[in-house]
Amino acid sequence: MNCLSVAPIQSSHPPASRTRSSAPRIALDSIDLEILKNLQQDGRISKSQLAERVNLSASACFERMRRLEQQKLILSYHANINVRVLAQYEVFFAELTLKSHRIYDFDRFERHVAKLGPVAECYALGGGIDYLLKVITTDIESYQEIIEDLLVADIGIERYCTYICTKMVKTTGGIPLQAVL
Amino acid sequence: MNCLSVAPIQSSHPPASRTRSSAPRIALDSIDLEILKNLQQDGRISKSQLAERVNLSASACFERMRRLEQQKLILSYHANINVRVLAQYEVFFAELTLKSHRIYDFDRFERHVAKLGPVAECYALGGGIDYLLKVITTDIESYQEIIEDLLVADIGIERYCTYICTKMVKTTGGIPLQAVL
DNA sequence: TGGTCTGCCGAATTTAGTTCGGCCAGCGGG
DNA sequence: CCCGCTGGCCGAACTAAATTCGGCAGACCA
Repeated sequence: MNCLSVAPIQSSHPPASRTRSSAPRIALDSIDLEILKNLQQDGRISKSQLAERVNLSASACFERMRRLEQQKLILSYHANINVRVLAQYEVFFAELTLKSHRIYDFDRFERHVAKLGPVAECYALGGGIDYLLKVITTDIESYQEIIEDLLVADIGIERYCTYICTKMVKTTGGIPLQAVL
Repeated sequence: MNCLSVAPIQSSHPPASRTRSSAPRIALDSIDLEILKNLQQDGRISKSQLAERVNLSASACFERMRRLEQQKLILSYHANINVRVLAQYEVFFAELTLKSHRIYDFDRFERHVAKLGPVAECYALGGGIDYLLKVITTDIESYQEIIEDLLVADIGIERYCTYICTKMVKTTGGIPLQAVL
């Protein structure tokens, strides 16, 4: 039973293109791409070092970097913190299905979960389930509380299914540039 | 059918504690925590600005930051790139089950998928399925190729199930500190 | 009390960030 | 063909940040 579920995307889902159409493709030269790749790898590299790596003067590199930030090609910078050393936490995945599929039902649900701190990620899916949530809490009890809060919040959840993460085999921050360019 | 699946973690799974025990908890004072939170939010803030925010002199802040990096509490820094503007891509989630659950089977599978560039994330799960993969490719065809490569690679996959992401409702980089401290 | 240790401050120095003027190549119009 | 415009680059000059260093103050212990 290999259910490659590409087809049955509920038509009432906010289409993916809505999110995407707001961002028309931009053409960059190879130096800009190199800058982006370097900053994705090392977000705190100095501008002068970066200039060396892409074979540019510091000032030229400075201008390009500022342009990339202004054009919102670089959205933000983040430190990757070793949280495991600081605190106990558990990662859960919850698959959810809604009772009905009007655009209002999706919006209500999405606005609700987006506000929840422990909900680290939320994806609308095609193929049998409506949403996948990644929830991070200190322990199972806190997770259960969040689920119960969701169920009593009257945001149209029909059913859910939880998987607990027992090992993070691979994690990368964001989209691997080399895989999509 | 609300299947909160906490219990049946296969005993042959690498126990989560194995990954965690190598990282004994470290106690930090409130200033260190403030530094970490600020750097998680803005990974490229200048050390002098950071010093202001946490009410420290630049040199004291400098020493703390260097210590946090040396202690591997700060693992890395990354720029968040607006990839949607650069390239077309699709996000897929694949749930996989292995044919048999010896430690060797898990290791072989994990080593294989960890090497694949389009596999952005991989989690071992408890509760009916063995692994959840997040795969990012340019289109459905590329995804299908990756799946087929996995199936012919003879790494013990019994079955899989794909969900395509139609909307990224919420994404955060990493673990939300305020949710687990 | 005296010694040691830790973490902080602030001055001094080194390095990086930023601005600016000028150069050069490419382009389009007279 | 020549002219002027433009965009992007370089490098010098300046400003700001990073880093080093000496010394001070409080905590701790003998």
